[in-house]
Amino acid sequence: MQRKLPPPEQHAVKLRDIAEAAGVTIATASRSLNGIYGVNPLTRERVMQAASRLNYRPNRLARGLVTGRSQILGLIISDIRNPFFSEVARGVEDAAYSAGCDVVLCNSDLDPQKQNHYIASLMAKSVDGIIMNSVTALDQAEQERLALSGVPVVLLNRFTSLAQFSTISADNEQGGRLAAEYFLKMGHARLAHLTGPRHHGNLSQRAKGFLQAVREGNPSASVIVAHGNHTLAGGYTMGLKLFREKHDVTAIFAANDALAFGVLKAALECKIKIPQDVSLIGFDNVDLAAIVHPPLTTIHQSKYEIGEAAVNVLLRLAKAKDKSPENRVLGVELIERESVRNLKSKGAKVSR
Amino acid sequence: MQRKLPPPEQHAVKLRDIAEAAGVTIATASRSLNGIYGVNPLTRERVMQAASRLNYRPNRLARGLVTGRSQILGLIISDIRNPFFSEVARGVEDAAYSAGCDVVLCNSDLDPQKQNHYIASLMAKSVDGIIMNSVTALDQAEQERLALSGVPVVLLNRFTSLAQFSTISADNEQGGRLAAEYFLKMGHARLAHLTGPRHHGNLSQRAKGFLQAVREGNPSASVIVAHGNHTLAGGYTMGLKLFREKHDVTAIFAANDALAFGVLKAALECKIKIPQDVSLIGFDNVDLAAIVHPPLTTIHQSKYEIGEAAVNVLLRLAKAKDKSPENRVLGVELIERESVRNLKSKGAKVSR
DNA sequence: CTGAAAGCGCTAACAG
DNA sequence: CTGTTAGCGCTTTCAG
Repeated sequence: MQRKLPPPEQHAVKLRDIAEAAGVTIATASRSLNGIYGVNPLTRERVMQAASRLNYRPNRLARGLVTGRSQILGLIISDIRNPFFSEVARGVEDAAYSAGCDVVLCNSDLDPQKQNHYIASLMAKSVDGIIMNSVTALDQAEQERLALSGVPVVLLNRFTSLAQFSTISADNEQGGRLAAEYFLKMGHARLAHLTGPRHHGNLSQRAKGFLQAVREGNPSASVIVAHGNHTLAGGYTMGLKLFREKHDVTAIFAANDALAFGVLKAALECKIKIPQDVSLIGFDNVDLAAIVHPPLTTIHQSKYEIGEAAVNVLLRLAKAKDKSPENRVLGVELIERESVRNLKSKGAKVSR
Repeated sequence: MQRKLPPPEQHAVKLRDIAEAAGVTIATASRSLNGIYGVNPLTRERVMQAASRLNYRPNRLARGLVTGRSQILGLIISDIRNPFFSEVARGVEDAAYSAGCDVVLCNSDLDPQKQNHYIASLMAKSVDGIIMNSVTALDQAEQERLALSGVPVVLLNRFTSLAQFSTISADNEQGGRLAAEYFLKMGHARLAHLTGPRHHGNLSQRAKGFLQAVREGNPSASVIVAHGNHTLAGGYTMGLKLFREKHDVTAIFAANDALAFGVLKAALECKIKIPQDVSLIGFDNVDLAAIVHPPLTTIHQSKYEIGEAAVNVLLRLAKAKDKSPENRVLGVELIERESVRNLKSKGAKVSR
C-alpha cells in the first residue's frame, strides 16, 4: 500500500503567503516589497522579513500582466555565431542585467519571416523593448506596424526608411573610407570589395564610403565589388572565386572580419600569400583579428558599447513620455596590423 | 483648446474582441484557437477567420499565468563571446524556435551569485526549463533547491554531485586522452596542460583523460599543469608566463580553442614558432581553428548538436510524467591540422 | 458542442 | 498608513 506522495513541485510561495505571515493584507505586502512610499517602516520591515524567510519570489508573469511591462528585452540579430554579434549581445545582456531585465535571444538570419515571427512573439510577451539588427528585410507595412505598436525599438544600423526608430551604430561609411585611404596610401590601385547581400544597411554604408574615397583619392583606381554571404563561409567562397579567376587585384576590403577570415582561408588554399601577394583589410576588429595569420588590419568598432548603448536608449524610451527617436553614431578607427603590404616602399618587407 | 489625443499605443486586440467578432464567447474562442477537440468545425472556422482578420496575438503572459508554463527556456552560460557557447546557443535557439519557445540568454561568468540570480529570475518567469553550463559553482543547498523546484534542468557537463539533473556533453575525458596519445605518438615527452579554474566540470575531465593517457602511454613523460582563465586572455597570460619562464616543454594541450588562440598570440609575441618550437592542441574545433596560423590541431566536439539535444531533453522532461534524468554523451574526434610537430621524423618538416 | 464563471498572482485605484 | 476591490487576458472546470 502506497502512501500518497507529497506534491512533487512545491507550491511556490506567493504574495498572499507572506502577507499572512506578516499579518497584513496582500496590498500592503505588495507595497512594502515594491518600496512604495507610504507604508509604516515597521510593518514594512515585518513584510520584508517574512518574504526573505519564506524565500518569496514574485511571479513576474502576473506582475507583467497587470503592469503591461515584463522586464524582458528582445534582441533580434542575424546570427549569434558571428563574433560581432556575440560582443554586442554581451553588452546588451550586461546592461540589461544591471537594469534587472532579461533578454531573449532571436537569430533571424535576416529572414523576413523569422523576423516577423520574432517581433510578434516578443510583443505577445509584452517586452519592454526590441533591439534589432536591421529592419530592412521587412516590407513597409510591417515596419509601420512595428513603429505604431508603441514598443520601443532600437536598430543597430544607421539608416532606416522610417525615421521613427532609434538607431545605434558605428560610423560605417567612415570606416569604409578609412580602408580606402589606407590602401591608396600604401600604393594599391587595383582593389576589390567583398561584401554581403545588397541593401544590407551597415554593409552598404561601408561600401559607399570605400568607393567614394577611392574615387576621390585615385580616380584611375579600379575596384571590383562582389556580393555574397558576410560570413566566414561566404568570404571563403568569394575569395576562392576571386583568386581562381586570376584577377589582378592587389588589395581586398572585406566588409567584416568573419568574411576576411574566409578570404584568409581561401588564400591559404590557393597558395596566395597575404600580404605579399594580396593585401586585406577587415571590419569589426573582432578579438581574433589579432590572432589570425597574418594579424588582420581592420576597422575597429565598439561592439560591446553598441550593445550597452542600445539597452540604455531602450530603457530611456520605455520610461520617457517623450519617445522621440535617438540616433547615435560611434566612431571607428583603423587598426594597423600586418595584412596590408606597402607597395610604395619598393622591395621593402611588409610594413610592421 | 486641445482635443483629447487618442491613446498612443493602440489597444492590443484580445480574445474578447475576436470572440465578439465571431459571435461566440471567449471560452469557445479560446478552445478554437487552441485546437481543442470538441468544437464545431464551422464555429471554429469563424473564430479563426476573425482572429486572422483582426491580427490576433494571444497575450502570452496571461496564458502563462494560468497554465503555469511560459514557452520560455533559460540558457545560462559562462559567456556568449566564447565561440563554443555561441555555437551551442545557436543550436539551442534553433531547436527552441522549432518548438515555439523563446530563449532568454544569461551570461554567468560562472559567478555563483549571478547564477543564483538568473535561476531565481527564470523561475519567477515560470520558464519551462533551464539549460546550464554547469552547476558546480553553486553550493549543495542551492543545487538541491533547484532540483526540488521541479523545473526541468539540463546541464552541459557530465558529472554532477547530484544525480538528479540531466546532462548533455561531449566525451571530454576521451578528448583529453586523444590529445595525449597524439602528442606521444609524435614523440613529445615534455608536456604542458593549460586549463581553466580547478573544479570546472568539463575541463577537469579533459585534464583527467589527458594526464591518465600520458601516464599510461609514457610514464616518464613530464607534464606541467597551469590553471587560469579558459579564455583568449587567459591563454595569452598563461602562454606568456610559460614561454618566459623558459620551460622546456615541447607541446601544450590547451583546454579549449579560445585558450589555445591566446597561446598563439603569446607565442607570436615571444617569437616562439608553432609548431617548430612548441606544438599545440586545442579543444572544441571552433570555426576559426581552421583559420588561425598555424591551423590548429584540436579535439572536435559537436557544439550545435549539444544545444539542440539539450532543448529536446528539456522538452521531453517538461511534458513527460517521468522526469527521470537523461545523460547523453557525444563523441569527440581529433582534427589533425598543423600545430603539432612530429619529433619522430627527424629533420622532417612539419607533418602536413 | 457551447456558455457561465472561477480563478492564475499580482498591482493599483479608492476608501477609510 | 492600510484594507477592499477591481481587474490584467487567458484557460478551464462545470453546467447546460
